[in-house]
Amino acid sequence: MSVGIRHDDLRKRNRAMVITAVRRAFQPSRTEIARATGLSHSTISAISSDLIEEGILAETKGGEAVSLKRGRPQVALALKPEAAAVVTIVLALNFLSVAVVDYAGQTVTSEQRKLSTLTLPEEELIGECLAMVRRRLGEAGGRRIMRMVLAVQGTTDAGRRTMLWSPITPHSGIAFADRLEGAFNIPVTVENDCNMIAEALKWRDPERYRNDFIAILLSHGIGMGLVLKGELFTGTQSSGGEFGHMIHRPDGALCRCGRRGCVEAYAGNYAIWRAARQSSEDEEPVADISDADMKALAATARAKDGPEREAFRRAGEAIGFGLGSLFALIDPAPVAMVGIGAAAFDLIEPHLREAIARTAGGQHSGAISFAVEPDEVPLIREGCAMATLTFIDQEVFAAGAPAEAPLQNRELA
Amino acid sequence: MSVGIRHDDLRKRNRAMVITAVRRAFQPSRTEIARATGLSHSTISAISSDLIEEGILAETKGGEAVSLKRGRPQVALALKPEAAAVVTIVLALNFLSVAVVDYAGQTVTSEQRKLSTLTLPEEELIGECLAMVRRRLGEAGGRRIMRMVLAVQGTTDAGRRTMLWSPITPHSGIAFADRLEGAFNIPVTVENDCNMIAEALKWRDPERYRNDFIAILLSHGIGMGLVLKGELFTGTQSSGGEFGHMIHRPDGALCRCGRRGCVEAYAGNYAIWRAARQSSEDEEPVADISDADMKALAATARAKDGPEREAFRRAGEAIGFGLGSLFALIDPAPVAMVGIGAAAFDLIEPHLREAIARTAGGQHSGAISFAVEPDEVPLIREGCAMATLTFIDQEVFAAGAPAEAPLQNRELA
DNA sequence: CTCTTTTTTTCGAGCCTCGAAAAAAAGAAT
DNA sequence: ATTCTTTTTTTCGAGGCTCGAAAAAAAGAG
Repeated sequence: MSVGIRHDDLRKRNRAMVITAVRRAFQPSRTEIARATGLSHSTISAISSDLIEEGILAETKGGEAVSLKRGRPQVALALKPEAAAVVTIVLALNFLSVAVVDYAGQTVTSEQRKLSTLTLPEEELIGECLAMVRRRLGEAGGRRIMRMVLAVQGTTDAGRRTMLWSPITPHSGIAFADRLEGAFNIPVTVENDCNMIAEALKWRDPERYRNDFIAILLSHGIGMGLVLKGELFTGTQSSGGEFGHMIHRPDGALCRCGRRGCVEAYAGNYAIWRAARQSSEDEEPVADISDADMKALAATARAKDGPEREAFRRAGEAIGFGLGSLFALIDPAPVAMVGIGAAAFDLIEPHLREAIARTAGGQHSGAISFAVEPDEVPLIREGCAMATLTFIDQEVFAAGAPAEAPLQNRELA
Repeated sequence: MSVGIRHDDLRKRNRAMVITAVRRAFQPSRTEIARATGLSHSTISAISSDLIEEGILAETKGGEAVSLKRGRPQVALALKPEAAAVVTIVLALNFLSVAVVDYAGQTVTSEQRKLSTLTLPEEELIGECLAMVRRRLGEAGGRRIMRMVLAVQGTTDAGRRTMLWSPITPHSGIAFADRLEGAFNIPVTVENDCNMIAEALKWRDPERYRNDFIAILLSHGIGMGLVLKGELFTGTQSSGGEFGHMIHRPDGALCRCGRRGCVEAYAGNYAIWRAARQSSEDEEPVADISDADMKALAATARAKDGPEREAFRRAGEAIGFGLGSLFALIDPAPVAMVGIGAAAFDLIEPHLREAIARTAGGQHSGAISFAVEPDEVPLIREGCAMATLTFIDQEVFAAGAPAEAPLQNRELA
């Protein structure tokens, strides 16, 4: 049973609400915070003056929009950028990107480059990450780095400390959190890339992506981030949500995971590629297909009715039946299609909708809306930053830890 | 955003914790409650004396186990049976059952009988329910009925007031909550039967069914109750969790829902029956198959290797692939197989395990454990009672409503 | 009958939130 | 320029809540 509530928990929660309200709204006044949280003006006044004194919030002075109303003008509150900073590390297929983001969500410094994740030995892969983080910390201008987050395709453990398996490298069970913490003495979490995409969508378009929605990453493999009742949905023992490995056709096409008939074995880039070349479904998936090749394939499919178009049809069908099964479990919800595969969503969508309509989950399949966002890396980075910053909001600053930088971290810069 | 926490919410929550602790433990003392909740002895003392004064808890006096320790003996606290009562209504295929259960969970009076749900007009079906409830209320001895709950196969709306669709009747969209409230002026919820089974399992065997588990009902159709992170998992717009209508084979066997290839179209009683008779997969499902017929089918399948055994094999395969897809989303968890179909689980299990092993979710398929519970009705009734009683714990009594019966309800008896 | 042990209650201290009132800071009116 | 109005923010006392310490209660042990 969860533990009883104490008096200080109450303060902690209400501090968290105030911080959250400031992060969500654009520079709200105390009055607006009171309205958003339902707490009294006196409480908001007390909490926000604490938070300002602790260096977590700041009043934004200076010439913003002149108020047109009578009365004492509202004083806008904002997150103090210097209160904290986080490091985001996005590790994708043949690609690494590191950024330092301040407490207000602005990128301080960033770096990204290609590297051959499929062939790199484990230690070198870790070394590349450490090196890029070290370089960016050097450019972070003495900011107080409070947490790091590494996002990667594949599954992580439930504690979000270890990459259990990922398609981007042959090595499994890499304890990224331990290694990064060992090197920099800053707490680290390891996250699934699609979960971070979902997190980012909540901030990018809170109207559309509010309580229940699905982000599907169409790239070499198929990933999913799922938000239900406003909460990121994860597995009980892992990052979970392996939509790409739901079974589309028992004993069907060979999947990259070694099993047969997964959705991904029909809808992943390699599967579309394989089908377009009219290869056997038993053929081993190829390791990587360039974005240019996939775009060329889509162009061909649009131009003429041949095996390329059929390949996209099958991909749409697989995703559609997969979504149908998913919707049977959770009811339909808005979907965002992310990644290079989304650039060919025009080829996929009709077949996807047709398949959904043949499932129990697709009872109102016409009403299900799909949005398309081909570029996933910025979303992953944004999701990492927001997930970690809100963690700091809730768990560090709400608990009353002051924003003053401890000495050793100042030195580190 | 959720609303801020006030002072009185704090008391409400801690009252709820105390009531919950008493319901979970067997007659705990105040000291044990303090340990379980993490609250101080003084707080527990204050809260429990309030609850006793309000007639919600009672000290159990009299000759229980004589303490062998020195010191002041612990005073056991128990739920006061008279504090409240609930009515549970279980409506299943050709079967209706009503019970009155007191606040401590003991059945006060119950009644059950066969009725022909498939052919009964809507008003008569509702009328039968009302009549049986009225009879049981007459036997309830003036108890203070605070809520009613009706469990039924099929889907309900998210507000749990209306049966959207059910296989037990051709009528859809029956507003059971409105009708029962109209007749008895007592708040009503409508629940999915499998969700109630899952709720019951939590109380029957909290060791095994703790945070994450799955209850699968194998009967004419296939239902599921899913508990994740200790919470009943429901759809975003309906009762959700329609495991039986996940797609096993696209465009496969004809399902009772009118679509094709659902898990249920291979594993429901009607599907096993159809396959055993070597009928076409396109044949319309039969309406009902008696338990005796299903048992005879299982006996034949055990005796010789023929179409009957093959039918169960296919059922196992369908459930296995379905679970594999489900486990891809949520990670594996303990499973309880409930209902008449579970009586033939020996015929199903090997094929089920074999299928799971061929999916991504079945990475440790040998470790997934199945329990079998052929008789579902007592579980549903128990789940209804516990779900409703804990609702009263949390939402009515924790909020400070006294257990004194209002006059009109006293009159009603 | 007194001592020891354990449970439960009592009591004052320290927080927290709230409503009301006061203070602050502007535009509008004179 | 000065005095209303209006709106936002802060201040202040009241009322609740939980907690720790101490007291009271209720048994067995000696």
